[in-house]
Amino acid sequence: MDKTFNPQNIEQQRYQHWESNGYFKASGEGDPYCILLPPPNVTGSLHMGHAFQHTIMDALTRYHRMQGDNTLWQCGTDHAGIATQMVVERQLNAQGKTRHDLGREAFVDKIWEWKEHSGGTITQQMRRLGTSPDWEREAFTMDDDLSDAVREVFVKLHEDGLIYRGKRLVNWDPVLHTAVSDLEVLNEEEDGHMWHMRYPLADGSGELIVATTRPETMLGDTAVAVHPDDERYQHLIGQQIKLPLTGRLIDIIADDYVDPEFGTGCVKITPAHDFNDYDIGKRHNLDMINVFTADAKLNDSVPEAYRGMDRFDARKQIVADLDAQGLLVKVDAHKLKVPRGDRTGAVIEPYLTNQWYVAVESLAKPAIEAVESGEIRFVPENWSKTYYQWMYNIQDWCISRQLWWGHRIPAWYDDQENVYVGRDEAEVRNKYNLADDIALRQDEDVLDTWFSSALWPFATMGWPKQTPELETFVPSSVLVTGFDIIFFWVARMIMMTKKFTGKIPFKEIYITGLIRDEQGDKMSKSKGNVLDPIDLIDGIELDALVEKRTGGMMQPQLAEKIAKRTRKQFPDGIAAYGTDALRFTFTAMASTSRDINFDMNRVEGYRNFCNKLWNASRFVLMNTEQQDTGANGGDMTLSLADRWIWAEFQNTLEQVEQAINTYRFDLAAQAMYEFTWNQFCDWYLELSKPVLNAETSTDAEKRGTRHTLVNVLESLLRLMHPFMPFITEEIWQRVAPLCGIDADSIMVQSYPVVDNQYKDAAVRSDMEWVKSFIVGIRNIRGEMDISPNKPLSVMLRNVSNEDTRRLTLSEAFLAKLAKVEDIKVLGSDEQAPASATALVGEMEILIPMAGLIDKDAELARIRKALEKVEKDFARTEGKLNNENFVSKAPADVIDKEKAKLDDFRIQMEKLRAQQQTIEDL
RNA sequence: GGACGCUUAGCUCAGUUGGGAGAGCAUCGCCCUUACAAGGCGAGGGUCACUGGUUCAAGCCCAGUAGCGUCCA
Repeated sequence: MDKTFNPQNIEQQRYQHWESNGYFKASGEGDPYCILLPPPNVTGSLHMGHAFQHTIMDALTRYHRMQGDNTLWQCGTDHAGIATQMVVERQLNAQGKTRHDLGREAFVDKIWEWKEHSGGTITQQMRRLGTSPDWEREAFTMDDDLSDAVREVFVKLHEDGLIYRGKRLVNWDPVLHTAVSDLEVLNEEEDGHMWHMRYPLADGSGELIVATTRPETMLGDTAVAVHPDDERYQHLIGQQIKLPLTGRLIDIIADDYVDPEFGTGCVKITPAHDFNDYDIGKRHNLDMINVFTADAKLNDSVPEAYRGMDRFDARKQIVADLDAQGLLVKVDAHKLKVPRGDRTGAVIEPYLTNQWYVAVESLAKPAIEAVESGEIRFVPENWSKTYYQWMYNIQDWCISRQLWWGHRIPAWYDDQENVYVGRDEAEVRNKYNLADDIALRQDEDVLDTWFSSALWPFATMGWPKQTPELETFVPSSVLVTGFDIIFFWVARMIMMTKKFTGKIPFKEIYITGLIRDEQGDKMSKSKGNVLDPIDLIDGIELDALVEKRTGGMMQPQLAEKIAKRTRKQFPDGIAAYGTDALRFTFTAMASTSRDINFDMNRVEGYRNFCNKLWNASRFVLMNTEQQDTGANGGDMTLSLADRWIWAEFQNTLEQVEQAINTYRFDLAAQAMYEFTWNQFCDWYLELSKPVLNAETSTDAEKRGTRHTLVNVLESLLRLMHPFMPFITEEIWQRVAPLCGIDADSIMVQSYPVVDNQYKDAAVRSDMEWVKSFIVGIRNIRGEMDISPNKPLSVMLRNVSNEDTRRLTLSEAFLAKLAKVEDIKVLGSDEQAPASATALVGEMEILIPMAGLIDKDAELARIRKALEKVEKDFARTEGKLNNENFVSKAPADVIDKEKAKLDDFRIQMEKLRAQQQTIEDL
């Protein structure tokens, strides 16, 4: 074995071995356990959030697989309508073409072509992470079978009256020429203006002043509204305004929506271009005048002067024209929320179009009940509130998109615009009795990508066919995802799965935190703080990293800032930490917190942990390979240390099991780390040395220790495998044969379980005694500058029978680990020389000072210890002197305090006596 | 405006039903001891944001305040 752990040498080939041997497939035996991968965007590449969540999903999958469950991790990608269309369209643009040059069919072919070549990025990256989904079942939302499911669901919902077509105001992306959902619109505060405009009354008797952030929409105004109780305007209600620039007459109406306190208390109403105005328009039966084209240019319903103008140019022109006519009162700086499309960044336009909708109310009800009844459980529980808040206020879902890439809506129109819904044209003709000579054309639009994603839990299992998978893996066990898609996806899966299978899609929803940078900022390209998980695995040179972070950046000054920051933070680039270190980092950071600040220092720390495990294994192998490890029988005598490490391991198992079952992976990681480093390496390996190296050890003793070394390590590897798959496999391959195990891979071994015969509280407290003996001496060495190599003679005072028993068990350990060459037990009447002391319970360890120990240093050491004990004593004494405490606290707490007080008293007495002795020198 | 969350060591974070403040990293001292210097041994470091309340006892429960953050409108 190499002297240091080199992950890059082992990972890829181990992975190929697992995959080619079919170890990722469900076994078909045992209790079903299923995780659905939230399908990543097919255009996507693996980011830190994926890496984090995939680590957790894989840990759960491997854990359950090793527990013997019938474990399936269902993976796949979604077709990401807008994103994918944009990627391919951009490629065409680079060649000076547009999708319209190709036509719909050829363009869609192009996308499929792109998907074949470039669509697999993320799945390849998932393999680098060591994830173990069943790749043979990999699904894609545009696959034939999933598309069948989509059509089936659409038709059924339509038949149930839950899908309808309507002309509504939608969020329109004028760059993409499509509707987008509320969830795809980001509302960020931006600096803008508030224009105050004069609207003259039609009869010339006066005017009203209205304020707006969007003056260009005034061309579509169809009313001015005031509050019904606003005394200033009572007399004007029912009168008319002569709308400037157009000369149209519009009504002055009264509506509660108007806030009389805001501005002048008069609001211009543009029903076709504002969501609130739309509602008012409906209430008052106002005309809806659409003034924009699909590009957000002004259309033919406006005065000729403005036709064809871009909306922002029109704004300038209209403001100028109003000003020229003396109708502009003032312009104030104003902060406002501007809606922008999350893909294009374009300002989203409320736009009146025909779209398809899902009526969600009746679907939402059972979906809410599923969570309320506890059938589906959020972890952490609190996220259910977010879910409810959304579900109680849920709006009908606009599912049509004006794109070419996606599931085409299974609806056909005749020349009279009558609409017919069916699985295909033939079915439609049949179903609606349409003669062959009636021309039908299919709806041009496609469905929202989330519509197909919502079917993921059952469509990937073969629905609408009745398959065994549908029976076995619906509901799945747990969904691991981020809170950002509770609305987008989680809620919709619950609704659809309930509707079409009658079952819930998953029993638990584990909501992970969001990965941020070390300062708590969201990782984003524009901030230049993005980390690529693959770079943490393989490492990356500084220049390449800078290039990656600044490449393709539009603003050069921003790029410069990012480059500077990157060079400062990573002067030597990023080291290759390996997959296991990265995965363990994610595991250790998976607490209940909803923001996770990713700290590179921790990756390094866990890389070191891998190295520690590696070297500990080297030690074990050096002492066991080609030696008798008891794998084929033979007498074994277990030392105190051997029995202790087994007992300690049981304790660790319990902690890890408890932690995994409650989704506290951070605690699981901590327990594994603590055991491996602080118990197994720091103590047990050292304690094994005296047994293995002493000539006086019997064969049975050596065999017992070798057996323990190799078997504890083997169990530990299995314990950690779900979290660190590669290093554990690599080491296990060499360790397993020494345990008499003949098997191909650790990943199909059983997960370790607690064995009560190894639990031994007495042994654990014996070892605590040994440890505190050793630490006491090391402490004196450290503070007195006595070399760890210098053998010491020690004396013991106040030795109980229990101490004597433990002493005989541990003499060899003490000799080796504390470098004690001689131990003398003092009788009660024996005089001790001036010594430095340490306490082990009530027993005193004395190290004679002659030639070794500095009087002042020892006094300082005693004073420090004394101060601490005195403080503890005072606090405890105070409690016990408090009558309220003694009368009201439970008896066991009082007893504990009393025992503590005694303990502190004894320590104080001993330290004071020792202090006196040394002062008297 | 509504909802939720956070504030514990220099940094990143744990802290289970209330009962002796913890880890990793960083820092300081000693050590290349035959698994590991990506290491070993030892040490220092906290007004648990603030105020008040409940309680024999509060980092933990309750109320309020401040600061930061996220989502929804």
